[in-house]
Amino acid sequence: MNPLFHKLFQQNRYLTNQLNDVLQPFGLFSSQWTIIYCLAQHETMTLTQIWRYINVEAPTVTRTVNRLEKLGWVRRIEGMDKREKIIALTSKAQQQLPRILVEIQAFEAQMLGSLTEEEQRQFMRLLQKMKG
Amino acid sequence: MNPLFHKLFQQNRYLTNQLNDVLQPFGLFSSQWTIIYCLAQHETMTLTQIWRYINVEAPTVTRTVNRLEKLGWVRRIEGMDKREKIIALTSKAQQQLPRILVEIQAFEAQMLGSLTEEEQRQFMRLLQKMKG
DNA sequence: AATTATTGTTTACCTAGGTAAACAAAAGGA
DNA sequence: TCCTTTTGTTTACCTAGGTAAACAATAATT
Repeated sequence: MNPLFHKLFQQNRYLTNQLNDVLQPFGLFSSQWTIIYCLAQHETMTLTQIWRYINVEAPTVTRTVNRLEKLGWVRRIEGMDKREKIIALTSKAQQQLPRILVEIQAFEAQMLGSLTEEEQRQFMRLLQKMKG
Repeated sequence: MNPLFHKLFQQNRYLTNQLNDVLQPFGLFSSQWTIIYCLAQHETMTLTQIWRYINVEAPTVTRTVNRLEKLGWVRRIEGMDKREKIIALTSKAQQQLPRILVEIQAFEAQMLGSLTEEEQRQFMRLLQKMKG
């Protein structure tokens, strides 16, 4: 196994674990946060819009949204097309949001701290040049 | 959320899905393959050696090794220290191994095809420079 | 208008990561 | 020696990814 892939997989596990630690005080997990952040940027989204955007299959998103709804971060709204469920943040979510963003930005800075701006651009460029 | 992290998570999902597709004809999943490859390089390993090496918690490895044992890829051997279980590949696994390796190498070449050798080294260097 | 195809969502079930805690065997100390 | 601590593994349960298939509502076709 190419060490590049091995390292990429390991780094992925490390980052999600660290992210989970950062989010634990808020009672959130990394994938839940991904959806909340997504909604914060787009106001409201249907389930299909969410899973297409974050590139995760629909059933996975359904499950995570269910959890977020149960935890009071998100609510479902009926659309004109009665098949689709529109998802929106609750006021609780909007209140907590700024606090979480501060922690996330600190986390990201810590993870990338030793990389220069130029290196971060390079990193992104290489990730995009890879097949996928 | 920093687009670098977003892209890294997405790429990770993409790669594991593609890897699963490549391994499907052999009846294997990516994480099972990781352990088989690990054993192919080290002859035999204890469970602790495996999970320390691939940086995954012990219970996860226990479960995957159980599946591999049930599928006939791996067997458990009692060590002198009766706490530890030594894991080894079966002859079936050793027979299949070369065939799988061919497919894996083709897969890796395809994923990294558009990156030069120098870019791959850069990529590795940046991954290692990141915190983790 | 009735039938068929498509779309959006969900359910059921698989693998894979994590933590907490139980357990047995070995090692260490009083 | 007996008790305590450590080590290796496993069990139970959580979140998160996937596929296949069901389902309801809409769109398209005839």
